[in-house]
Amino acid sequence: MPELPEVETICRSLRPRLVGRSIVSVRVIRPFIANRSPEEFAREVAGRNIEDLSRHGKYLLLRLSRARGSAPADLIFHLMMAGRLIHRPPGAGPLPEVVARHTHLALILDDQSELAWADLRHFGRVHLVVGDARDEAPRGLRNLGPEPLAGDFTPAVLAARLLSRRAPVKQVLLDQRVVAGIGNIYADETLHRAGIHPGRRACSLTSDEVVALHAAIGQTLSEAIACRGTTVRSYVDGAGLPGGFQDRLRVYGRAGEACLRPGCKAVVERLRKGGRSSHFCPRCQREGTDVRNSCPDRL
DNA sequence: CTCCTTCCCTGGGAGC
DNA sequence: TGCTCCCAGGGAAGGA
Repeated sequence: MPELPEVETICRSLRPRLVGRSIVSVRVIRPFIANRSPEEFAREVAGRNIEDLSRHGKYLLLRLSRARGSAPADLIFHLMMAGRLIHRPPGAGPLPEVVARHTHLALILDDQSELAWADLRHFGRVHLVVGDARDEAPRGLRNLGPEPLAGDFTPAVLAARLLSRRAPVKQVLLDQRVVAGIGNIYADETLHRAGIHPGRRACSLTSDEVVALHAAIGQTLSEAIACRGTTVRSYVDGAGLPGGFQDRLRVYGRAGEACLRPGCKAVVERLRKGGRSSHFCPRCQREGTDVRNSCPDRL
């Protein structure tokens, strides 16, 4: 499912195909637009040029030019778990039937190509923000935490955001206000690489553990981007190509299999809580004792 | 403010 | 073959 590396890969694959093109027409097939009626949306988007694409956490933004006296606008996608953004050149073959059936929006471009947004689970929403109407942007985007691959994301920044929270570190990593872009797969993978049990209270981490986690986040996300993302179920990039990082996962989806750390033969376990599962190695990621897992009285 | 629960939705796989 | 059951899970909302 699209987390930071997957959305980054989609963004990079779409950028050369979309930037500079103009949107000739808009087909709203299902009204999954958060803040416009289908008619208003089509009217406000058609005729604009696509000036840039950018990723913010798991959000993908299309920067659109001004049109007919209206201010520039941002088209904001959140693909959730099963969303796809697929660019199809003119004459491209048909989409897989199940994808075609769940296509919600299509933008027709001036070279007769098409950008299709499909979401097999109907969880995703699109927002249109015209001008600087920031309150129209999704709440999650407005409250987004620091980008984990940016230069100013230091171990100290991570520490400040973890040490004020008593919840399990896995749950805190998934909080997009703490760090942007990490989802279930990369939370499990970074905690394994850092040797931290997912159930440890965030505020109980030592400074060495925070440094190890910070390094693991940077390394795991960078490597996943280099592999063009993780395809475990349905993820494909903007050209329809699957990723390659699924072959390098060390714990996610590997419950019952041997830990891959050299010399460790322990069996990967799966912990379920509130409908969400965590995968970890009980030997590389020891559960804290009561003392180790304790936090200061005042945070 | 944090933390916890519930809900949203459909495809795909397991089991019978 | 066809049915039921269960699982995947990010974010919004609401209550403690």
